[in-house]
Amino acid sequence: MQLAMNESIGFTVYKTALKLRTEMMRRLKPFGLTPEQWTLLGCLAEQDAITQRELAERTFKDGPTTTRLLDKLVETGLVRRDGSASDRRSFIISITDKGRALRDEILPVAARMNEDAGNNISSDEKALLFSLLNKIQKNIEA
Amino acid sequence: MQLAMNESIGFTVYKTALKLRTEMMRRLKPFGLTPEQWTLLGCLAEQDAITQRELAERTFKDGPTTTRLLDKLVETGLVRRDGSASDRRSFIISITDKGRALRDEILPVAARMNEDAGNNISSDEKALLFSLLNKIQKNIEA
DNA sequence: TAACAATAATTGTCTTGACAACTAATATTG
DNA sequence: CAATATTAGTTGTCAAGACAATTATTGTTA
Repeated sequence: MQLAMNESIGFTVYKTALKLRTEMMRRLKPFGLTPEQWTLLGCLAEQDAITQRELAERTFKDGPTTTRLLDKLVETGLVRRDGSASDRRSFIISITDKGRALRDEILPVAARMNEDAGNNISSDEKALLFSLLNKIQKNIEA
Repeated sequence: MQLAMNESIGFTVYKTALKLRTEMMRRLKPFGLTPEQWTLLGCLAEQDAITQRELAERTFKDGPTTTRLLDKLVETGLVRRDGSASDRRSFIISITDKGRALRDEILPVAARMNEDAGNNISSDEKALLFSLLNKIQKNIEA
């Protein structure tokens, strides 16, 4: 290949992302959550009582994905969907006590996952990594 | 969050991967291929007549995924599945003329995609990016 | 050689995500 | 105010990937 797979930014980032997600999935399994559900739960623990749309924006998920992820979180009682008073189209999403308790339990697991992934990588290198990934995202959007 | 989403390696890599994949999907749409199908086709153009298992290893896909991706590539006539003479369990996968022609047509598109993604990123930075992503993958495997 | 283990590939099920189409409600504008 | 556009959320469809279970074949070993 003129453009070998291993020189492809897309392929390399994608492959890394899958490995990270699979490992995170494995670690979250005992808690009955997927990485994406964890993303929503973690976000809600920070910013409670926001609309579904705002939650979607903050977690960079699209509408349908957010709807279905929330369906499960509501079903398992980790999150609540209340109709908005000011806009009858939208819902206010809140984390429940059960959800907050689970989040507190998972937090160190997520922190550990991040440490493990970034093992033997200096702070400067990590900062550069984030900056490069963000630049790539912006490049794509442009 | 103690571990904000934007400080999470997993979340950031995953988000970047999705954006890259979506844009690549968009660019490949006129050719009727998905990014993953393109990965297989590109790989076969380099190393023809390999077993399905070997193709899977080279592209870092698992068995079931490879089976189903190949089903589509065979169906669209880009690839051929021939029974192996030496091992009746396995298949030899080859790219067809049609597949090779399509691959040649897509190659500049893929190269362009890679250039666009890496815009304003120096060679040194790109090298570091690859090395960091590879290190992360190894960290996870360990 | 016969029993058992390992391997190649397939099928089924579940999850996320992209995209299109849709409903219901709210905003905009002529 | 009425017509129209926009927005919030849902549903349907398709694709990739993870994982478990299965079939058919090949390897190993007792």
